Amino acid sequence: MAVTGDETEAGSVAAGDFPNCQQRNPTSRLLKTESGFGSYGPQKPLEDSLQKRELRLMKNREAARECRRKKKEYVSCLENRVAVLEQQNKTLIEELRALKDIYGHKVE
DNA sequence: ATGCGAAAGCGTCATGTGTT
DNA sequence: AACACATGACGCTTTCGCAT
Repeated sequence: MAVTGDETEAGSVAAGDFPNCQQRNPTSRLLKTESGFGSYGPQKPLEDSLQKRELRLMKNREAARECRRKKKEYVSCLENRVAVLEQQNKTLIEELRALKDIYGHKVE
């Protein structure tokens, strides 16, 4: 199959075609803090929220890896199935041809 | 050996969905 | 409603195959 692995993630579709897919500011991700505290807020909650963020990122990193692994497995399973079915199809066509050779003239 | 384009892989963000 | 998890989309990096 031409479909291999993460091809859906190639980003081949212009973001403008999908209104819900807004352009993100590439620098903004580093500035997000998740807590309501600005630079004058208490130190402890800020550290907590940073820890929370790190934990969340770590978990999501793992989840993304697992998700991609499962997707690859699924696609390769489909590819195997296609190969098997194509082979079966060839065999059946051959079988049909042989039967026609034997009985075909009697039918027609 | 090296430069280049395509494909694959990765981390992150946004969002949908199921669970408590 | 709040939370956790799964996954699509995006941008960036790495790897691979090929032409020069």
